[in-house]
Amino acid sequence: MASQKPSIPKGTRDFSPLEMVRRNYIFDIIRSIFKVFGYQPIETPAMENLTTLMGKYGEEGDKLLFKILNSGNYLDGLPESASRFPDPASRLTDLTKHIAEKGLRYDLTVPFARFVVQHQNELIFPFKRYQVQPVWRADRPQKGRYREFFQCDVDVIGSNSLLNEVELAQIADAIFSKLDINVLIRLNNRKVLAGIAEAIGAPDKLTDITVAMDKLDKTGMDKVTDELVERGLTYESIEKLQPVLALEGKIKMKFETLTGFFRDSETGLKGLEEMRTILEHLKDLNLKNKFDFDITLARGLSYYTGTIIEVKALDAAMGSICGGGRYDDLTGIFGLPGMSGVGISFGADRIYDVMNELNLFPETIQAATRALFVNFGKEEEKYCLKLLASLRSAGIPSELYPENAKLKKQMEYANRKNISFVILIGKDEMESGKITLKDMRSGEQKLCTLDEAKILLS
RNA sequence: GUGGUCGUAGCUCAGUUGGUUAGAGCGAUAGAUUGUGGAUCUAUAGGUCGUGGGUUCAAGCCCCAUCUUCCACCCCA
Repeated sequence: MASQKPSIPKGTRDFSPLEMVRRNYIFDIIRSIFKVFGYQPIETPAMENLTTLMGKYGEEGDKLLFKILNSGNYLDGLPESASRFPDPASRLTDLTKHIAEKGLRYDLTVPFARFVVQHQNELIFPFKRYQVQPVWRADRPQKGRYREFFQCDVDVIGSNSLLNEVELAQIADAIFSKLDINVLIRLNNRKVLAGIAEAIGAPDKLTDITVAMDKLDKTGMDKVTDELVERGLTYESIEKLQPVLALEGKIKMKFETLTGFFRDSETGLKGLEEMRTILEHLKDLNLKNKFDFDITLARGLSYYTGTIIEVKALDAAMGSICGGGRYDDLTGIFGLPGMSGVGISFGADRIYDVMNELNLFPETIQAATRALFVNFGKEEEKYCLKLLASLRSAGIPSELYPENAKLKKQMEYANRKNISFVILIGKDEMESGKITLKDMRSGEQKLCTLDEAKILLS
């Protein structure tokens, strides 16, 4: 049989032992912080019904969904109706509906909303949950962007309190402090953005304004103005927007300017008030990382209605490594209206890339075997097995070389696996009841009892 | 979805205006050294040059397509 070249799908990756140790280091810290803030874990299936997923992420999002072909003869019972659509796009949509009814999850928030509605009678509200699972997007891979990646979500649903927003910022601060990544926590509020659109007389252009404003720090004022013109804003509106775009510096100043700006916008003032509450709390809490009220922060999915949060690494060129916000009615579409939720998502893969770039992984997390028993043959093997079990129950990671290979080979194995100690037990040791313990680092070796070895190894 | 980029041994890469049998370093395997690893020396193995077509007397090199890598845009973690 002709052998095929092994490969994995575009945008997916294998993880080596070293990478896994490091990834787990990140996951462990994230989970431990989530737990300490009182959140409970859940998991949902990798695949959801397409009806759950479609239409939740905008038109672009639908295109990025991985769809799963139905099992069996999926062409069976395919209606002729497809042909009645004149344009190819509609024909494709219609065909897709008939041959695929499942898709891979695109994020953890929408499945969570589905979960909450489906299990509403079993849950205790406000429900605080965390979820660490992979998600899939049919995006083009590039730096910090993969087709399969892990999100670590924390959300609280069923509470309008702004204390939840404060808590999420604290969680982000705690996690990035522990991972030793310097970050800036950027905060904004959808209502503030809506207020701005109202105040400049273009409430229907909210999305266009936010998308353009979001690029301010990247492309500069001129480009943003150009884009606003392109997106159909009047010159009068753009003129009114100028003082807002120019807002920089102290949070206090921003509040002063915006309060005046929002004279006639109730929504804007409401958003401003929410920001004030959150920021005042954060100021009292002495976070280790910096935070800022950034009105150009517009990112976030279309369902955000209140606070928007984004975290960026300060010392690495990487998109946001954590983001989230409040959504007033996420469960409404699944039949449970009026349930407000707020959550953030940590991008584990991007966090990994940042830490790798900045060399932030501690050396000590290398999970190596502590001791290797050399295999000298059948009798010795049998003898070693008992001592091996004893070391293991003492919590010392240890192994016995499974074959009576040449000593050189076994030593090389220990060397390459970074095993710190080798235990040699041959005829002599078996007779004396002692073991030869060799320190692979110094090369020194000595005869000792197993109990003495245990102390040295632990 | 748009634009660009990469692909030669397990890994990192050479390979001249198209020219005979595609090379190096590292790694692997074996030995020098039958109870002692990292160093050294010697030898050996390892390739349908991403894949498919085309141009040519002749293609790793030129052309087309396709897949993959990486990057930017859109959007996002």
